[in-house]
Amino acid sequence: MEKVKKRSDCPISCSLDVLGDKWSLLIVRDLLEKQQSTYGDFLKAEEKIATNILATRLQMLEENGIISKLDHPESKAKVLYKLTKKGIDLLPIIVEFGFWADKYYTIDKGKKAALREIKKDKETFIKTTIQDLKKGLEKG
Amino acid sequence: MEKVKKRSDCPISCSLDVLGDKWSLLIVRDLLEKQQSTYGDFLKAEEKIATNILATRLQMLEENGIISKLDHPESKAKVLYKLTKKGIDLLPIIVEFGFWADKYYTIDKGKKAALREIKKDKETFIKTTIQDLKKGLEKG
DNA sequence: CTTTGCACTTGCAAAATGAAAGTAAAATTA
DNA sequence: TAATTTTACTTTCATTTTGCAAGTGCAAAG
Repeated sequence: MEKVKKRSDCPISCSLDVLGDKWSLLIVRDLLEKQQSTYGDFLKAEEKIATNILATRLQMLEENGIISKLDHPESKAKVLYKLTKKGIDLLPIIVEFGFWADKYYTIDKGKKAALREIKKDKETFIKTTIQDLKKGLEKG
Repeated sequence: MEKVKKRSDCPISCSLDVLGDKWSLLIVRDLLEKQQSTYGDFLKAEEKIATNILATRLQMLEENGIISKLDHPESKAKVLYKLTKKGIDLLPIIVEFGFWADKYYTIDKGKKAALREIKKDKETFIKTTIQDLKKGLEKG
């Protein structure tokens, strides 16, 4: 449990010092879905983040203990990014974002179906997914 | 259910076109907590948003159907901002932000206690709060 | 009828963004 | 082994956004 830097008390304020940015949240979402990504994977993502912005966001998320940089097992030229426990615990927020978007916007069928499944037993899904992701941390 | 504008499918992307900004989320949070606010109320908030930024964010949130501008019952000089149903449905996201911040940052005792209460029966809290807020819409 | 309060708008310097090109090390290919 | 490609960034620079301060215009209060 770190101490908050700037703002003293309001929960959402201190979260948003780190996460109040589209790109940060998209990086987190990608990592929740894929467990790990390389720099190039992020660049290839649908949302087309600029490379300099990606670099600063990755650095910022790492400094704030949300992601960590690891050696790629297959190549020294590659870097693996993974969520830390703190980052994994953002899953409920991302899930709720998904439900909300599903209700008010048009999203693709695959995502819609996935969300419908999750909705059937949200708490269990979140619990087991977080567990799995945190297990993945110990090994890799 | 509106159609998404820019991005076609990914749930979080389309949410973040509207919400991927610290100030937008803080405005939503304020309105969830206080039901309604004037322009001045937002300015007085702890986070110290600049007045021009506040104006553009309010306009943007209104254009996206998340808040609505109403006449103040007591004065023509004042304006009341309230969440729409779409805006009220953001409550789960804000609540999850709160839990996450509570876990990883230092937040004040009052907020901490409130979150602890909510945690005891999160689903009921969210359901009844959303109900209350939506009732408030019909009247006011 | 002047002053105060309220909801903005405007102007401007500073910072952040985004597109494109560049760099350096590692891996692959010739 | 040399040349090329891949990978993860960094740099540059024009454009956009931010943040601060001051201003505007209408409503209400004194």
